[in-house]
Formats: sequence, C-alpha cells, structure tokens
Amino acid sequence: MEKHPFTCSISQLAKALDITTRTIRFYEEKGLITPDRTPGNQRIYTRKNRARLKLILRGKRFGFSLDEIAEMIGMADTDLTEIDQIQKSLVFGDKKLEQIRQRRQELDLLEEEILATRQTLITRIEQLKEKE
Amino acid sequence: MEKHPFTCSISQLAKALDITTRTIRFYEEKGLITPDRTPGNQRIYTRKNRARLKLILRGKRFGFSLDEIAEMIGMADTDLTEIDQIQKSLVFGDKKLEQIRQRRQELDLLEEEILATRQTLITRIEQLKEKE
DNA sequence: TAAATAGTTAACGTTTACGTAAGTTGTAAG
DNA sequence: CTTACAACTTACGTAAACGTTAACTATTTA
Repeated sequence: MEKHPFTCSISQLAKALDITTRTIRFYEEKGLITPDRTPGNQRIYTRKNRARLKLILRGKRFGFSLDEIAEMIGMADTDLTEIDQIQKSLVFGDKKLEQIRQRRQELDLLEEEILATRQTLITRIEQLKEKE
Repeated sequence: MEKHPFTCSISQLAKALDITTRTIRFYEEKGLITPDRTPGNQRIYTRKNRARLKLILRGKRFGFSLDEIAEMIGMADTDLTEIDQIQKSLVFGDKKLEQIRQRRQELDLLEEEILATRQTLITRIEQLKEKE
C-alpha cells in the first residue's frame, strides 16, 4: 500500500473548503480531526482528513451542533474489535438515520411552503398586469 | 369571514411547540412574529402565528440563522401591491429553492455515508461471530 | 543568508440564541 | 378583595462557534 501523497497544508485545506484556518484548528481542539504533523510541528492533511472535514461541514448545514457531530464521528471511528462497542454504534447510527429521514420530510414541507408562496406571487403579478 | 377563534396564550403555544416562552418573545424582538394583544397587553396567537412559528423552527432545524429566516419570512409577507417588490421576492424565493435542493443532495450524501459505515460494522460483527 | 510568507500557540473578543432573575401588572378563583 | 398564578418588561448572564491579535517559529524565495 502507498502512503498516498494527497496531503496539503492548513491554509490550502481552508481555501478548498471555504472556511478559515481558525475554524479548522477549532475543530481540532474539539477533537473532531487529528492531522499528522511535520517535523517542524506543522499540520498536514490527508484525503481522509479532508473527507472528515467535509462530513463535519455537511452536518453543520443541517443544524447539528459540533457535539452531535462529534458523536456521529465517534461512530465512524469505532474500534472494530469490541463487539459491544460495534453494536452500540449500530444503534446510534440507526437513530441518526431516523433523524435524517425526518429532516427529509421537513425539507419537503419547507419546499412546498416556498412553492405555495411563489404561486401566490405569480398569480398576483398576472392580475396586476391585466389591469394595465 | 370569521375572526377564527383558534387563539391561544404564549404559554399554551410554547407547550404545543415544545419551546420556552422566552424563545417566542425573543423571536418577536427579532421581528419574526407579531401577535395581537389583549386590552390588558397580553399576547394572543392565532393559527397563522402558530404556522409562522413552525416555519421558523423548521428553518432552524436546517441550520438557517434567525436572520436568514427573517429574510425568508420577509418574502412571505410581501406587500402584494408593488409589482417590483413582488418580483424581487420571487427571485429571492427561487434562490432559497436552490439552497433547499442542495440541502437535499447533501442529506442524501449524509445518509449514504451512515449506511456505508453501518455496512462496515455489520460485516465486522459477522466476522467476529464466525470466529467464535 | 536575509526577507517574506505561512504556520503555531495562547488568550481575549464577538455574535447568536437564548436562560434566568427581578420587579411589575393582568386575570381567574375563592 | 385578596390570593395565586400567568404574563409583561428590563436587564444581566451564558454556551457555542468562531474572530482577532500578539508573539514566536518554520518554510519558501530572492
């Protein structure tokens, strides 16, 4: 196996994901990512770190707090030797899936609501144009 | 038309939506809802107010800030006489629809990710059970 | 090798979204 | 009428999620 060479610095990663370096370091403080270091103590990020960060940002866009995201990630990082631990993670993951499905329904409602408003507006515009 | 009698007090509304009265008053401060008052200056909420509040909470669950939600509501409250204003609202609504569709895609990704992790865990459990 | 650029930690500042407490007024029950 | 409870306003407090600045070190570039 290779030691895939797709690494980058903190500022490169920040630019790629359109966030600040402060944000990345903050997530590290919270234990959400743990990049390797160069001999000079500078952070280096792999594709894996990058994927992890994207997952974090995605979670945030759905209103999950960093603590909740930390939990989800905890699941992803499960030590695959302890069978009890694995089963707990499964239960946790299923709970999250439940939540996600609920969110999807709410997303539909939100869309409906906006579409309805849209229709009202369009109808109104047509009425106004006829009156001219 | 009736003056539909489906009104309630702030604490009733809070209980119904499982939030605190403080939260409701806070949203009012921010201009997100403007209930009528009794002669004694107490807030009364109609079905419409209630629907509005639900919309706010739904938006929050998708990581929209209160300011963003205020914008969305601004669209819903458009003064239907100014044709320019209506058209602006339409454009704004379409932007929000774009965002919502993006969120849906991300939701799918999130679900995939969890399902993949789930599969890994299940496979691992089976392996461990065979070894017994 | 020197200068410019980028990265590091530490610590204090800021914004958002409420929580909480104090003191006052409305309203329903006895 | 008064007791009790709910609602009102005002204001200070707080946790989360970063922003900003300072003082220092590593790395790249001339």
